[in-house]
Amino acid sequence: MAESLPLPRLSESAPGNMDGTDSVRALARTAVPPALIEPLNPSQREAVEATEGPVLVLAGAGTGKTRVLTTRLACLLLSGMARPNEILAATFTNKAAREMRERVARLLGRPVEGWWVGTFHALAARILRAHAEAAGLRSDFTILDADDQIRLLKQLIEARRLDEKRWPARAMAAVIQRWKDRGLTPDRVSAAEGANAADGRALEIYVDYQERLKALNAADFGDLLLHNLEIFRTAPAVLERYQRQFRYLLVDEYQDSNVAQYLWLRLLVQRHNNLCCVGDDDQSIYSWRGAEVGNILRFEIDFPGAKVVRLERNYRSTPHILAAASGLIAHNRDRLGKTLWTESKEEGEKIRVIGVWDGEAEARAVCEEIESLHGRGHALNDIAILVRASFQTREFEERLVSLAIPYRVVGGVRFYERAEIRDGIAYLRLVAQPADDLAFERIVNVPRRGLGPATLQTIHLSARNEGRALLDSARRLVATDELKPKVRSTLAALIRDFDRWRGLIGAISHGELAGQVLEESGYVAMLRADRSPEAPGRLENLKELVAAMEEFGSLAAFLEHIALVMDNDTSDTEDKVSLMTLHGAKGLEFVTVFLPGWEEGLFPHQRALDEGGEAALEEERRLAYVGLTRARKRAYVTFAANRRIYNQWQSALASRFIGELPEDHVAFAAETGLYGRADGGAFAGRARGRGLAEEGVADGMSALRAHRGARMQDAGLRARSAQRRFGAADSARSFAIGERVFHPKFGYGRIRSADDDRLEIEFEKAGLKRVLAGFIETP
DNA sequence: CTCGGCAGAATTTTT
DNA sequence: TTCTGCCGAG
Repeated sequence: MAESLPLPRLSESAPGNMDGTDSVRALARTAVPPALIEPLNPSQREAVEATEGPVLVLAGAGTGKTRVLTTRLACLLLSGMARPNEILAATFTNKAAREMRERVARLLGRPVEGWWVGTFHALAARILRAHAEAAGLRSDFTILDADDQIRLLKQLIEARRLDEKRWPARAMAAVIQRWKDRGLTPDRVSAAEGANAADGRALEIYVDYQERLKALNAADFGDLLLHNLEIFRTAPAVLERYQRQFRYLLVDEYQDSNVAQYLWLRLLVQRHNNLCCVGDDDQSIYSWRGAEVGNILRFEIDFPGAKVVRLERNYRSTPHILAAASGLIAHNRDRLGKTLWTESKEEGEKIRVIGVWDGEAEARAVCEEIESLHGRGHALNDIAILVRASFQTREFEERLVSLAIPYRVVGGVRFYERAEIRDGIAYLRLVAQPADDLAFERIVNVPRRGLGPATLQTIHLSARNEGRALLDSARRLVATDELKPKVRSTLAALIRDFDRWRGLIGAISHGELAGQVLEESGYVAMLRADRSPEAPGRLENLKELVAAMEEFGSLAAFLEHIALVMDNDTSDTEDKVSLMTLHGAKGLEFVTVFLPGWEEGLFPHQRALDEGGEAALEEERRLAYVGLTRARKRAYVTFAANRRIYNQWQSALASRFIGELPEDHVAFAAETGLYGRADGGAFAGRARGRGLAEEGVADGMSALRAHRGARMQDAGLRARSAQRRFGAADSARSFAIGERVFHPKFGYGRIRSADDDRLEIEFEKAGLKRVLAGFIETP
């Protein structure tokens, strides 16, 4: 790739074509350096050159999507067609945004300043900060994360005297989030839907929640976009300003966009109508988070006159891998359809499907294969184990540790989600924003200082009466004798601390300030006194937090960053095996990929099977497709006959996806005696005495199919019970009151009441219990 | 107010 | 297994 090109001068005040006449543009296009365009294949080039009007780039896995995006951006800038601030490029992850920035900078030989490249949320936050008052907020509003949301919702649920068991805050949060994903403020939720969700309680809570957020001067992630939409609707002048400004819009991973994001784009693009969306419907794996594959499927209707460019030439995988993945995804009905091809002459290795006895054997087989590959010079960095669910990583970790193979777990708990980091940030938030009640609640008794629920209750009460923030209210309370002397003095001391810290803002660096706050608040002492094995790590994390802060110009800038951008990008360069979920692997590639746990119930996941029907199954299949297409040269698919999930052994059958892999591109092996005959050949030469038999492919596959047949009956049963669970909302019937049912743990019982999937059952032996419908079996 | 113990429930993915 | 919430003792 062209590292750096001789360029025309690039500056923010480059002579843009402000009035955008076509002659200027056509002229400008000739200024694009050929060195940039020439390495592209014809369709990539087409995608780069189609700058005007709506364009959908359907980019199959490994077809050079990012290259197209970055080249396109570079061309827009170099040709003078757009100044940096006229370009808006939206991504879903911070990583993708960073990568885009870096790669364009590399193409141009210099970083670009002033353009709008970032995640949807970061871009929306930027706009919202500038026009917060139009959304009823102040521009220094706080961005809540998932944790804050839940805690807030818990309070609201409690305030409404709803049973938290019955209406868990998490479930409420999910419903509300889905509404926000669809651009629905409470008043826009349809009556029918509002009445349906949690018996109408979700909508009530949603109303409360939005009110509370406004009072707290806070916005959650969904609000960032939602408020943007409200502003655009109610303040046309603001919208017009941005419509004029953004001459070219780009979107990465368009298949992951939700309705709110779609509406946002559609409003912004209206004037110049230059929208380029890049995506792959076959890699849409976030519908559970509100993503609408429909957005990409409908692009040509939404944006009339759209040009569609397909990138189908794959540069990543061997023909076997490509064919297997294509064969699998062909089982999906809802797709635009692409035919990936490669010029690679080398067939490569077939995908290896391996059946083992249990999860432990699976980890053993995979890790020993890794060891053997490594022994033959395979870099560990080029190897990944991609799991469906994060709990699966554990067995692999154990095995890798015992074989002394270095590994990294990608994803997992993010840095800023750790309790100690969130506590530290809460302190800082309260220092910077005294009215931040959520921060106050979080740390008022951390470390323990005797300010427990009762005290907090008192503060809450008076705060509500006086209509002020908790900290303010506490300040007033300590001046009275409403609190016990001991409590009063502790609280007074805490308030004095905060006043002092606040006075230090600007006087010392905020890194120093953070260090001082953590030290003087007793937080550090608390961790030092903690003898648990995690404590030292937590102290380390706090140190990292303080260090990270130093990089920011202001405390406010840091808090914004931590809310929106902070990710644990471990920039470690050591040679390690990557261990991550399939979702986390999207966009990455490895020479060798291990795909464990291809079992019915785990992958496809039972929950998807139960709750989402055919659409969810197709999403699981896309996930499998994403997994396979991460591999450049080698892919191993493994499944275990038995698996222990939270201490319970379950027998499992091979995933239907295995049966859907085209036979010509698959080599099958199973542990002796597991599936039919065994004659000694071994996977990786050994699996600790227990031979793994290389089966004839046809034999292996038919064995699997036979298993699948048996499985389907079972699946039929499950499907029926799944239908009943969601009877109220969907087409099928719900559980009848008084119906006799069976629960694996409590035995037989009669249903006393039911809502959604929560049942109250009078069990014959165990008495009255609340259980999830998913656990109920048909007697 | 704090802590320890116990029971019950449930596990995907993330800005 | 791991988390949460609840209860009772100190």
